[in-house]
Amino acid sequence: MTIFLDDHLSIDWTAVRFDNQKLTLTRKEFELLAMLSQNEGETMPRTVLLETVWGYRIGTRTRTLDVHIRRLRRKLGRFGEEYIQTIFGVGYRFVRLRAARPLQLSSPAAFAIGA
Amino acid sequence: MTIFLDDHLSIDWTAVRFDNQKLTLTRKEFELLAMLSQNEGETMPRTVLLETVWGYRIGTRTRTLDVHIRRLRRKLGRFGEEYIQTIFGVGYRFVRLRAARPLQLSSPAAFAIGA
DNA sequence: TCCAGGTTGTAAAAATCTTGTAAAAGTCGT
DNA sequence: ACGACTTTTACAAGATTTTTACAACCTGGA
Repeated sequence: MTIFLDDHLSIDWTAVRFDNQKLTLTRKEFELLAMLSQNEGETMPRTVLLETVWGYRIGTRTRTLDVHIRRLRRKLGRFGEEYIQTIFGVGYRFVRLRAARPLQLSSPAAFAIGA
Repeated sequence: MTIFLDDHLSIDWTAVRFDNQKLTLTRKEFELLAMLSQNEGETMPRTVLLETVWGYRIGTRTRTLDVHIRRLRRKLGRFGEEYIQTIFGVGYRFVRLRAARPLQLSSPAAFAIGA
């Protein structure tokens, strides 16, 4: 994932809004959540997440993805488990609950997330 | 940031007013604070600050930015840490506390004279 | 159904990376 | 050379990320 910065604009991980509340995310947490929410409704295989967010190759033995998922779920609040579902043996899937817009990445100029 | 000096004008960094008190800043401190306060509310990446204030290119290994931030914070007084926030892994962000106007740089002459 | 073997959850430790800080060293103008 | 300012150095403190170790949990086949 690439993040483009304008000379006078900057990303502030601290300022992500989610479901009407501010989320204080770390960089990796942000990238992971972005990855998931941008593919809302789709199951993202562990291999893909590890590849895109961490650059890990298939076969790498690590539990860091699980740990990050856990921290994200906690930060998402009471419905963390529902927002980020576990697809056993495959990966994770982000779903929108109610009418909440998952991640407000709004102004394109502020920061563009490249696939 | 570039500061233009007229032959007949001398800038007196001593005369910067901040939050109802006079600040005695050095040139670099002033430029850094100006940079930050002019982008109030935005996170200014270290790379940008180092580029604009120091002319350093990305990758330069230096701690001079941190040192200047520290001195600024001290001079800003009791709330230095709150005025200049650290955005971990990115840079710094200046925020206005209460109704205080951070730095009056508006009209070019405004800060030229120590009055 | 129940078990075995792989998969995921989790807390806590360890490792890594970033920022804070004091003090020394270097620079520049007068 | 002196004084004021700036930068570097070297380490401390802090934040984030990864690993470890084990518990809990699926799921397919006996």
